Amino acid sequence: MGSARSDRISPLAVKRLSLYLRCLEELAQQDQTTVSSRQLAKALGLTDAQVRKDLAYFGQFGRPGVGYAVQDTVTRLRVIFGTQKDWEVAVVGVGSIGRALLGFKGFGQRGFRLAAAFDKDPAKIGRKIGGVLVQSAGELAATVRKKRIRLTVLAVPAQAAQEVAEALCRAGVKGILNFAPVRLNVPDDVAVVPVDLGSLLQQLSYFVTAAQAGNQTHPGVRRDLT
Amino acid sequence: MGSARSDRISPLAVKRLSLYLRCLEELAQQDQTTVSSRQLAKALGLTDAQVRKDLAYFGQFGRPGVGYAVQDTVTRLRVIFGTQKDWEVAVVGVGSIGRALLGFKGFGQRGFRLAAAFDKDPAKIGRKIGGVLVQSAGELAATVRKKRIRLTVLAVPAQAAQEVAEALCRAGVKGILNFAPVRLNVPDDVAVVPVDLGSLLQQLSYFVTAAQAGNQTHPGVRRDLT
DNA sequence: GAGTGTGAATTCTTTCACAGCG
DNA sequence: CGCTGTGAAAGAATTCACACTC
Repeated sequence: MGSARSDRISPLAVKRLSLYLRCLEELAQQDQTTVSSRQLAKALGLTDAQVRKDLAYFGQFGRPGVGYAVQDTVTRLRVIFGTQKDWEVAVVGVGSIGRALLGFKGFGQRGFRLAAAFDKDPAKIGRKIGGVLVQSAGELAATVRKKRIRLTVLAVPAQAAQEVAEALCRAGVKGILNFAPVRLNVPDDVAVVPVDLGSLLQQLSYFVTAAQAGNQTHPGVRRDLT
Repeated sequence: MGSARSDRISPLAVKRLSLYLRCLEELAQQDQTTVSSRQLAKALGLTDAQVRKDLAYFGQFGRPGVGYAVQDTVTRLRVIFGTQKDWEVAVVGVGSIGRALLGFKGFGQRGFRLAAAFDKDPAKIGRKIGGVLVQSAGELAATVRKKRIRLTVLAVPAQAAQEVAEALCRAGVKGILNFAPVRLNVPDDVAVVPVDLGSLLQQLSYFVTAAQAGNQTHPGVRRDLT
């Protein structure tokens, strides 16, 4: 109960916080022990005030006149993100994207361990991809429960996504990284982060189109949706 | 000169606009001819006022009492995004992610054509993946120019990203979908949309952690960063 | 009645600017 | 001094609410 008072949470801030963590981890690796809000801000394309506000939200982080202790802050941020210890992650749907993620090393470095994979195509079941055994969709609920998997990557075709998401929720999953281009309807206690690659490319093409065509008509296009 | 006056542009609105387009394309396929802001809003988890404002920004789209003509609006949105005709896209870096994107059919449906792929690993050069020939990094500039490629997917390791991005910009690329977990420094007329998968998973784990641990301390966690 | 477009009101975020600590 | 933490100010984005159209 004794923890910091909680005024308001800034949704976008979470995104930035994860950038701070990434940056601080790099600095730690270079044995830098201390960093100022200014430095962080410059590295990430933000303002120093923004960085301070974000960090201060979770309590006192820095020391005036000195800055932020790199290693310390990394530790505290990891606690905030819950990544002091690894999360087990399941990949559901082993198409081109699912397969790529199973072979992707970036997750391991950030505290995520690919612990299971599922597909309903018999040709894929039983194979090992990136060291992970592909199981049948039918085994999903049991495996998720047994391994206490809370986070999943959903990479099934759009038509199947809602149905599979519901199965995941029933099995106790609490977070879904959704690559299917549909909005998922899930219970309130389940978080969904959408990653619609088509939509992202489209945003790019918008900025490119707006920049060239409407050079004058859209003077204020911003190009960073970090 | 004769086009609509341009008050202000809403950066986040672009993201939503691309959702409207996706949704409208689906409706068109189901032969629905007309749709109200309310319906769109419900399907995408937004408010109706939001939908109207966004669409109205580009001029009169809807008819009072009726709604928006689905097919018409799709056409107009495509013009706004510049996707009436296909864009040629290059994939740079054919690791696990690059390979996946080459095999990903979602792009084609949204007006993007994978037209080239590059890597510096000799073992990959000369192969065809997803119907696309992998070329050497050295051929990048020439090919990008010859095929007039404006959009690229950057999927090289983090350390190489900045350098490759600069080469892309020099070759005339105007938009980069960046999968490398680093902030790219590019000229003002080049758009970058970052896709940091590790960071996205981390955001998920934040929400899951906050929801369970801080049930009371963080009452207002939002779970949709659509 | 149903539904858009839009100024005005509200709410959310970011930036400013400065008191105070190391 | 340099740099944090933080109220207060400024700036954006969202929602309200209503005139007006079909």
